[in-house]
Amino acid sequence: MPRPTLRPEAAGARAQGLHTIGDAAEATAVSAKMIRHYESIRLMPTAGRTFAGYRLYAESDLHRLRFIKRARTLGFSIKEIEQLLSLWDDRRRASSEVKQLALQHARALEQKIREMESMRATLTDLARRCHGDSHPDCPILEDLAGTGRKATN
Amino acid sequence: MPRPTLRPEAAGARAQGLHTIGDAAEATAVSAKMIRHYESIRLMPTAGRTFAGYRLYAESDLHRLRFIKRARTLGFSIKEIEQLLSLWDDRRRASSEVKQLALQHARALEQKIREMESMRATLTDLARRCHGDSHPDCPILEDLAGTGRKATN
DNA sequence: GCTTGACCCTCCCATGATGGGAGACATCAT
DNA sequence: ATGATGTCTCCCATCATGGGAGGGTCAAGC
Repeated sequence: MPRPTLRPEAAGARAQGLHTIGDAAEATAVSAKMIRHYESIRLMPTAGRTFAGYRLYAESDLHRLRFIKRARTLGFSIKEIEQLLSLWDDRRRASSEVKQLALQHARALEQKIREMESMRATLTDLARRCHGDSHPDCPILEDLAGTGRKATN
Repeated sequence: MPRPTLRPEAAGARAQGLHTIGDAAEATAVSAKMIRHYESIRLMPTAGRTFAGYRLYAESDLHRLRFIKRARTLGFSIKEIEQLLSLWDDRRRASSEVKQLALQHARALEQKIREMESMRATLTDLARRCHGDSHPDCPILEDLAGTGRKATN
């Protein structure tokens, strides 16, 4: 259910322990821009408003924002966070689904790490073999152009 | 200088050793879509055309596309590739600039790898401590919600 | 010749997460 | 009352890539 419009001014709202979007942003390290965005994609519930149309946030909203922030920091996508939040909202659910999501994401990270590690190894190998002086010969360009010995990756 | 329109039909063009965009895509593993895109952002020169407007590619164009492809595979951004290509086009230039670019990119990769490795470690640690059965308790959700012991990351 | 299927063309839209900025209104402190 | 913030909505940009619509072109088979 959409929440009712609350007290007319921000001052009154704050007296009720509610926060404006700026306060919420500071308290959760999620930018006001992103808070609005999360509401627009329904990751956050429709925020209550003052008479003037300012969004208002309660502590539970801040919790949710911190949850999202932490999950983003761990690299979860918005879609994955939607799932995590729904599991969080319904604590009766088994933890196996959460574990599944976490391990799946960890495996995805591992995969990306391996790819990037391979790139890094190739690059440092090529750079090591590149004089880096005024010589025009450069194994790096030769590799990119397909005309030189391949890097050891 | 923009290249002149060449022979009227694709058949004639092929007889001159030229390739249509589909051929070029297959030969370089760069999609036709991306080849057009690279032309639009001037990473590739304006392609010659048949009378009917079909783009035509010579071997040197395929070389350039393969160079781009390889550099993308190594994770270079388009802007970095622009620089690499200009260094490649002007072989008289010192190789130190190329080496600089490569090492700089390798460092950026290292940084990202470290970040992702940290995420992965946190996740596997949390998952290890999560029963993953029908219990509702879940260290993963507790971490995200900020209500549990922190993961060892 | 005519049809058919495989090309190719341009133009627009979408992704995912985030930021920037304009123009207008609200609130707050002086 | 006035000026400095704060907030509102709406639009645009990023980066690399793909999808698709609507329409023209080419080659092969009949």
